[in-house]
Amino acid sequence: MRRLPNPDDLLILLTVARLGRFNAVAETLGTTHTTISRRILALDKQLGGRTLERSPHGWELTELGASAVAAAEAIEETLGSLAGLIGEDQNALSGLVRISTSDGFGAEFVAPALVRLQRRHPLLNVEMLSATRKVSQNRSGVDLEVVVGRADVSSAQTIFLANYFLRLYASPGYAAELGLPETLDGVGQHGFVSYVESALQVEELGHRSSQLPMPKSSFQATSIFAQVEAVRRGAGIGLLPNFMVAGKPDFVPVLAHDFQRQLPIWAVARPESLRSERVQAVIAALKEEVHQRQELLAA
Amino acid sequence: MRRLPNPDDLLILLTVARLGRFNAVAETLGTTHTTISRRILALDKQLGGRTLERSPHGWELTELGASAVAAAEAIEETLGSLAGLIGEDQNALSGLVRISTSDGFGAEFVAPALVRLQRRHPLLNVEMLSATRKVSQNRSGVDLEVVVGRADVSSAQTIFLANYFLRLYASPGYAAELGLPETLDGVGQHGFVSYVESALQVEELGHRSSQLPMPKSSFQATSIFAQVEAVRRGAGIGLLPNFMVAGKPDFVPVLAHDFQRQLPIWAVARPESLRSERVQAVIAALKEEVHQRQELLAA
DNA sequence: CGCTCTATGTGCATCAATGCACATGCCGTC
DNA sequence: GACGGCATGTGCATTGATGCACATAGAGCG
Repeated sequence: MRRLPNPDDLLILLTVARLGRFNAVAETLGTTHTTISRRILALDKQLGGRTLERSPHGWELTELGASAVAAAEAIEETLGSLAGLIGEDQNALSGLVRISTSDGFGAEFVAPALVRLQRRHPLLNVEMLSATRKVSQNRSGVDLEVVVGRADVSSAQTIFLANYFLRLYASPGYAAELGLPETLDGVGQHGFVSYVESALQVEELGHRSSQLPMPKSSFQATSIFAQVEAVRRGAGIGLLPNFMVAGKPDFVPVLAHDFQRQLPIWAVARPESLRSERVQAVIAALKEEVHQRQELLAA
Repeated sequence: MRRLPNPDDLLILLTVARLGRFNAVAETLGTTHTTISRRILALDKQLGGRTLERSPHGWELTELGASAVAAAEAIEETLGSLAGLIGEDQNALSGLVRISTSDGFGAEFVAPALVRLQRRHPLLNVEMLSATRKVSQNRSGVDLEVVVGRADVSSAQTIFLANYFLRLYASPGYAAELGLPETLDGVGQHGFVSYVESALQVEELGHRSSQLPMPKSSFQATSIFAQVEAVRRGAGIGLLPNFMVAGKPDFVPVLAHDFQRQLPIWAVARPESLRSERVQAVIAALKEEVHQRQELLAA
């Protein structure tokens, strides 16, 4: 009946990897060390190699074992999500407000802030334009721009919202299979996921300005969501905004002490827009959203 | 020993969902219908509800069943990747392939397909351009376009990939607080989340062409991810692609029997692109991805 | 060095899962 | 209406997985 590795055995290996001893695993899972030992033996047979080897402080994973554990982690998360499946006014604003924002920050912070505002002011209509761009030097047709990086424009007011970080991330599966570099020079031996350089307005977001070595292969996308998905699926090391991946088990930091780039996010509005109560409310809502979720931005 | 749903039982449910009959499943998995029946019964107990119900053409998934199948698919893929890791192959593709695709379908289907391909062919470089647009009438600078809706262009070949559905969805919190409409006319009493009409190339994706009544308030975004997030956060009823929200607990269908719009997705390439082994491999990878995940597209 | 404790592995008994034979119900054809 | 085929469910026998008791090995302490 089994042509794929047994997922239960993989989950047991995962617990062994976490706890290091069969007895501890047996206790945690409510069974005996004998069963644990046998299940690991069975899994080694399915996979055609040893997943564990002895070390002074208990069992350690072989390379094959690490790949298996990565798969187990993914399965565990899937099961956890399925298990979790079984369990939210008065100064009425109205009219239309148009905001331009980058796609990742837009979906993660701007949309929730605007929804919260709109729910308090149901007559307020909202238009979000997603584009990862520099601040416009001319009239842009929007009431407010949310931009990354420097925001030098003389005819508008810039309001600091937050800093976030670009860091290097890979998936646990990728790390387990190909290993991770120990220096920044080693990054060149890996696939790299980033923005499409030729279509990028904010060059701080791209690979080229990072001064990292040329990668072995590249996966470039104009959408940060596609980049995140590519890293999750093991395309390689990606230069990603921390708030999109921090705390998620599908991503591990890479060379976290050696490379990171802090980028500011600004709200930029012209004086005439700032006279609008609507726009002021949006700015307040954005500030509130980043304030309430600053741990995510600093993660 | 089990506090999470049994992954083996989930994989059996997945096969039932695909084949529709216990006997067929038993034959495929090398066991008996009796065992299949019992395992489904056991799974229903673990999940606290029925996963399958009878229909004229075999078993059909309940809503709970659909969630379970989604989890099973993720597990199957994880296991498949692990199994594939243990036995490699080598018809090495290399060079750059550039694909244009819409942002939602791009992140959900195209990026995973391309990552899978790139992992088999590490020398293959990938560029994804996200834009929700009509097929280009001229040379677009990409090897392959993935487009929504009609794909009438005389100088290129169109390859059908899949159909998906635009449906109305709201968040459970929104539904509980404000109720949901009982007719399509009632939709006008609610907030509506959709694309920005003035910036939309494929008008079938927008509110205007839906002929639904003008909403009380609107939340429009150029990014489908921002739209999804806005609906999740309770902005109102959204016209969303089923594959982005089906089976997720943050979204409930609205007037599912009264409104839906089926849209085709095509891969479009010029003859000279089609002569490229790379592009052919990408097309095959895309077909495989949508084939393996057709339940999500039909959900 | 001897003793104790902990960790893992082996053999036999027990328990849970599965296979097999049969029963029941439904649908289609003659 | 009767018959045949197919799909699913029940009861008992068989098989495979797990528990229990014991054995062996290694590490740490006196």
